[in-house]
Amino acid sequence: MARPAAHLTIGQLAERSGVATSALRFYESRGLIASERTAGNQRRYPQAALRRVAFVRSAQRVGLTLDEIVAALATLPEGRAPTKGDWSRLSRSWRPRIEEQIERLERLRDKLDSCIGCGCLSLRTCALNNPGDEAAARGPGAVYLEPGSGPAS
Amino acid sequence: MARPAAHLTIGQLAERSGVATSALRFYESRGLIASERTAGNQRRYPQAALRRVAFVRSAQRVGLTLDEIVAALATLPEGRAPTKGDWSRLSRSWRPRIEEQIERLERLRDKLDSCIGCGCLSLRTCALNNPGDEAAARGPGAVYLEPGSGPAS
DNA sequence: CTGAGACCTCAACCCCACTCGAGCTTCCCC
DNA sequence: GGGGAAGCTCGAGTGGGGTTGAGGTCTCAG
Repeated sequence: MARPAAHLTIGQLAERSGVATSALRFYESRGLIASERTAGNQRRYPQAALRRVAFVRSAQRVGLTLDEIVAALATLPEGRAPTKGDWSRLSRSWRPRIEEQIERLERLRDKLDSCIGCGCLSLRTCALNNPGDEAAARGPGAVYLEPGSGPAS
Repeated sequence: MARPAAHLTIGQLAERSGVATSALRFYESRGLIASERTAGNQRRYPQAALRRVAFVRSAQRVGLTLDEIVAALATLPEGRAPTKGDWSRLSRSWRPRIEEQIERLERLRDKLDSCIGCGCLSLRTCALNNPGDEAAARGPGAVYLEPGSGPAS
């Protein structure tokens, strides 16, 4: 608690969070994270930024857009540093969303058998094409689940 | 069988497939669907196009990019009209992919409890941030999972 | 035969989440 | 105090998947 929030440079934050500096600047421009500046105009981040960045990445994995994440972060208490409980509350709210995604995929998987197998594929009444939930599915658009490119091995 | 492939206008195809005419032209430019032209240069689609469009949309829901879908379609027999079996074969190949996505989401869901709850969120060793499966998660990039928010009923 | 509505092309634009590069400044270790 | 790495801003570019609009043509019911 006495620890006076050691400040990280953007490079350090990038290394520790695994997020490129360009992305961090981008996040800052979008209001996802904040920094202070040195006399020479360089960014300095508090340790807490690390957690914030981690939250952002996790939220993206759930499929939230940056705008949605900004909105979620806006519900954090202003004055004090967020507690584990705060973070936990936010991320718990993702659960239904994740489960919904899972259910959707399960339905899709099951329909692949029943629909494509049965030949109804071309009918607009087919649940596969015409997901039913589509109308309700307003939303952010792309869900980036592992943007890809991890050949890594 | 005698039915001589009634030709659909692009508007009819759009209406019956639920895909905008602009998207259909776009698909055609990408080689996903094909059309014949009238003397006046308007597109006319065979009934089979309906099934093809349906396939494309379904494939997108699974997370394939248009390029991947083109590649998949290229494995269809050239001379004859694809049979149910052909479509079925293609779509069956999506199953592992769908199941992988489901597993990923399940892991994410479970980690939300264990990781965010435990406060390790900010550590790069945390499985939530540092997905671990990232390498395995090669893929198309964006996975369009019903953009979200489906109260539906 | 006429005219409204559907269709044509092509280029430009949209969104999302970043990345890259140029040109310049600051930091900090030796 | 010198120099090289790291940081700065700003604008442009990327890729995926389309949409929009201008300007013109075709189709087909009446």
